[in-house]
Amino acid sequence: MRVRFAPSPTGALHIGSARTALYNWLLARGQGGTLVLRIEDTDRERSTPETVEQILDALTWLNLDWDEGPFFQSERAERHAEVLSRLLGSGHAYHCTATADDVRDYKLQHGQDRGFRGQVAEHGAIRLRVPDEGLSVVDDVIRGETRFPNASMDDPVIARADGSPLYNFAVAVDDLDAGITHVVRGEDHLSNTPKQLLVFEALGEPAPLYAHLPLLHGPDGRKLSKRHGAASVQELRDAGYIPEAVDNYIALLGAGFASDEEHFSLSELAERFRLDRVSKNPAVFDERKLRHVNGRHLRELGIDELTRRLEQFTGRTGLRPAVEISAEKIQTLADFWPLVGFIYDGPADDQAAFEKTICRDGGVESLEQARAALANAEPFDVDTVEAALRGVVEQRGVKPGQVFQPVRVAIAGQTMSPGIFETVVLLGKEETLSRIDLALSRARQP
RNA sequence: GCCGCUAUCGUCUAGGGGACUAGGACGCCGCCCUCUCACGGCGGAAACCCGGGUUCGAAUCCCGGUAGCGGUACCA
Repeated sequence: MRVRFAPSPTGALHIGSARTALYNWLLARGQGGTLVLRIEDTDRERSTPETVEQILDALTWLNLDWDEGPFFQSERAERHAEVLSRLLGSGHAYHCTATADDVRDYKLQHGQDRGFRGQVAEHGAIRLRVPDEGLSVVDDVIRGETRFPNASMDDPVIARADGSPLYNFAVAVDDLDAGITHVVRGEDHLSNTPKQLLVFEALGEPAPLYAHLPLLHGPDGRKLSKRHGAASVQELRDAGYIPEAVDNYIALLGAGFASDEEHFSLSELAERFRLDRVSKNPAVFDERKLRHVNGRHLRELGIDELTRRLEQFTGRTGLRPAVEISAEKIQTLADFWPLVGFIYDGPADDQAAFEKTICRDGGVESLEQARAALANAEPFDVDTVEAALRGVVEQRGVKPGQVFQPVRVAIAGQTMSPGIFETVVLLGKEETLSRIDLALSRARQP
């Protein structure tokens, strides 16, 4: 089995393409096949070395490796020219000067459901000859047989007037030469498939097996795009999602697994993946569920690995102690710094939080007593700090939050933080007391 | 217009003629846990697009309609 993934490098790796890449990978890895990477780089305006690099980076980040390639469509010009002249010679293809307008006029004359048939010329673009009768049948692994009447298909242009090959031709020749047995791609290619089948037929070669994946949409049911937030793998990465979770989540979007379990590693996914189980319906990308899946994978990483990723994500070092007390509270890498940044950068400046907790009735008194209790806490560890603060609660006869929240806001400058005892201990006695003093003097000012 | 694909809770899905009073997950609501935010636990609301067939029996098979999506390039 030889499987190929052929991204078009016309921008960042779209989430839909990432899923296609993943399914190709799962298919090959699950069945001991070979994964071939082919780059469709002939769109001369949009594909650049940078976009190719971007695509490869994204694949690597997702932990999707390949066995052969990347091969570039543009590097195979000589072979494409050779096949082109063979097809011209055998009469399967012909030169034609017809323009898009000519095709439209032809249809006006012959009916909208009549495919365009061109006049043979000495030069011009090269068109593939489509039979007038019969059916081109795509035997799709996911959808079953879909039939396209040849009569309604236009003779497709397979090379420009300058001789450069077009996608539907080049991809068929490349798949043939690479010995590809399985083509798994987005459903937007389904109606291209009969054209590619015709190329194989003209060459007298068997075509690979095709499987067309349902498309991915945004919450409004339209094609997923930037308007929906993250639309590319790079954006997901920047938003603090980890590859394990992204792989897991996008695999779920159509893999057709039994639904009693849905937390999987890449190798578990490969074990379970069945191409013929893949769903036929388009799916909506739901970032909230990705957040949930990401949280689970994050907590599975372990403190050491999570620290490594967070240090890489934030560009800071020495974060392990903060990771230890906050790992349970974050869903993405991006959630981390807003939660614990105050430990390193000093209290945040949330004026509303300050007024609501410290300036409120009893806030200052609670804080004063907490300060005194913490000053006497020895050794300064979680147990004694907890005992000290709970002592204040008891002494004042209030709810725990009425003591803990003022302390939290004093040391964090915001209403949100890791556990209060752990945070106080991590900060140390000296730093904690000085932050409380600062908050107190600020509260006493008119 | 033409060609094609698809149709189960808001979302992802399970379901392959009787096991369906349609199951799970995310989200939502309520309760519990609780020092905030999370995590976790318990409970709840929430779906078979419509119409015809076939059948003793249809979410499941067939046909039609409708809707959504894709393609319809000398793009990929």
